[in-house]
Amino acid sequence: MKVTIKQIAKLSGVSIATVSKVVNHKDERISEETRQRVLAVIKEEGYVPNRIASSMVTRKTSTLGLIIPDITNPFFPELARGVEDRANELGYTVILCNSDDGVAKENLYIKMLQEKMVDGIILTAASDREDIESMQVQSSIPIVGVDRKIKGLKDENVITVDNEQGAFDSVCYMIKRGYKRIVHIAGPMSLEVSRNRYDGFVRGHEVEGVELLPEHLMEGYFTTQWGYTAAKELIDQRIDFDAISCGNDLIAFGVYKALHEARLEMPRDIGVIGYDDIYMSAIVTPALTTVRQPIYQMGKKAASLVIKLIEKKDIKERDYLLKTELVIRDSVK
Amino acid sequence: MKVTIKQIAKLSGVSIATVSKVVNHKDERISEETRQRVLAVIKEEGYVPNRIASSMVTRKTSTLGLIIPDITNPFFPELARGVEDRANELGYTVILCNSDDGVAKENLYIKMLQEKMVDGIILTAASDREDIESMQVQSSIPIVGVDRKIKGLKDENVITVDNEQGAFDSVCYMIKRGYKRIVHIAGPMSLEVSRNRYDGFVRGHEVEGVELLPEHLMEGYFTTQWGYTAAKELIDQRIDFDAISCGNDLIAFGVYKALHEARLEMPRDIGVIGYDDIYMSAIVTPALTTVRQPIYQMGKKAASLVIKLIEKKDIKERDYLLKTELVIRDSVK
DNA sequence: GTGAAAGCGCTAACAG
DNA sequence: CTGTTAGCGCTTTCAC
Repeated sequence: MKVTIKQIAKLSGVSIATVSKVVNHKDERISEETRQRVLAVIKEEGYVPNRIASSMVTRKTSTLGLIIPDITNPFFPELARGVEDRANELGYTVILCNSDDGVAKENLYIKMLQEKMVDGIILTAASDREDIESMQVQSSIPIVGVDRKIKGLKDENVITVDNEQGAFDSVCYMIKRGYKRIVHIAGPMSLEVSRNRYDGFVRGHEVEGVELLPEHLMEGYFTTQWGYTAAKELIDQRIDFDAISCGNDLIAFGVYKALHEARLEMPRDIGVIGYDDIYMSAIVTPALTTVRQPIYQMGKKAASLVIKLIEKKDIKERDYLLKTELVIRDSVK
Repeated sequence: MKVTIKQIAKLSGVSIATVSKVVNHKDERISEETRQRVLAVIKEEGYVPNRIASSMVTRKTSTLGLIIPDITNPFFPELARGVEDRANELGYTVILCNSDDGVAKENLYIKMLQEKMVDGIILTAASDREDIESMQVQSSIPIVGVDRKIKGLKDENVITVDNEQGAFDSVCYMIKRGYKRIVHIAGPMSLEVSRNRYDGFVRGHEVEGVELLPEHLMEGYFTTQWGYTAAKELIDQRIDFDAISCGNDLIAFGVYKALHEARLEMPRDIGVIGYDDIYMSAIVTPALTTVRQPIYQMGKKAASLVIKLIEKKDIKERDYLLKTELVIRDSVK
């Protein structure tokens, strides 16, 4: 049997109210003497307060739900870490859920999290999520988005990055380095993220006055597999290109593979640029030039934000649109 | 105000006991008619049962704690995913904690998890964890280890891999492929995992009758950085070697970098073999030959095991020592 | 300074 | 078939 507040009270010769006060540091008006006595008994008995019971009365669980498509996708561990670290700093704990980027599983998790009375939810919504209403979240529980916007959720409650600008910077850089026939291998255009990156890609061409051909856009998925397939097709079809701008780093890794197989050398024959700057990007050869997203920071910001929302703190600075940074390495000449 | 069982009861014109029964599918003896009525009201009102309140009385939270060193280390996302998937299948939810491989943080989390009344804990213990007693876990809560053994925790409650055998298979393979001067770049020898792999490395040499020189062991960390440093040193010191066996894949990636810089070609000049088979290993060039650990499976098994322990099911098959598999790719000739 | 008591939302006997 | 009731462990007034 676990020891409860009642037993501590009996053993210390005080009431449970008093024990509660010292446990929760609401002990301004408790004499130092009894405080010490209670503390001693607690230690002696190895008492661990039951926060579940506290939650019942305080109506706060100090836990957050984090829903992401898949922790196995190298983009998300950093995000999760950011969330977890900040949550922990502020006394919260986080429940991790992998939606596999589908609404069905996402819905299940949302229900579960609500039943567990989480104080707030952070999520990268599934690609097939239409709008926030379809999530059926009680209006009383704060939701914050990360990485992807959601219809019906205020933009200021979604932590994202200026994807258009990042892509713009990246093409401009490539063009300045002398590349003129740049192909963009994109993720799914159903995602705003993909569209924004493509928009930046287009604007870069316009501003730099470089012609952009229709066959220079390839739409697919945010996977290595797709990068490989797309690049192979480019080569097999003998498309004329001298550089590839990838929707994300995973795609770039697939491109690397196809290029290696075709004995095309980077950056000499073909320049390659990524997006995200995940951990492996610095390690591959050639080290990948890419657009860094402050992923860890996004996680931290998202956690800070839900918690502010939960605790109804007024939010002074609202920077939900973070900046990207071009990381110059060796895959672009 | 959230809607409670009480209101559902009133609205349906039944007692809360009845509502409770239909919610929890203990409704064999409830008339279909009232069942439907209650269900309708629940739907109508968007009632979400408060599992926290149930926990109070059932003394079960259906949540697990998962403590790992760092989700950002590519080994752990897969593990976490395995745990999460199996837990979810069985109606549990998981709280994720990153210990940064240190007892201090680990202790904090253990305390937190206990306060949150998790039903069980799964952990990859911090390297500096002496024994299980120092964790101060109530004896009533089941603990299962993954990847690393812990003094005081029964081996059958730790899901690991036969590291010695995996390393043995790997050197034997290299030797058979013609390599004779193989260096082992290891992780920290304070970890049993590292020692086991080294033991397998030694046994392979013995069995194959190949001499092993003392300078053929380099002890360090399970990081890319260390792999790079070690390989560079090997080259700079002009140590005579024709292959490198790495303590894990991350180390191998560092080795790749150093070899590239030195214009040494794999596998022609130097053969390289890894350990783990993390996601990136198939993607780098040359694709890394490595020893696959069934990481995702380990996560699943660990979750199954704690849950069995929690539910006091008797455990038939006890396979806590999983097998590795040599994955032959292109970094060994 | 300290304690009594009400009650958080729910489950599990048990009674009817 | 359905309802009554006694808690689960804790916090929070409010009274002393």
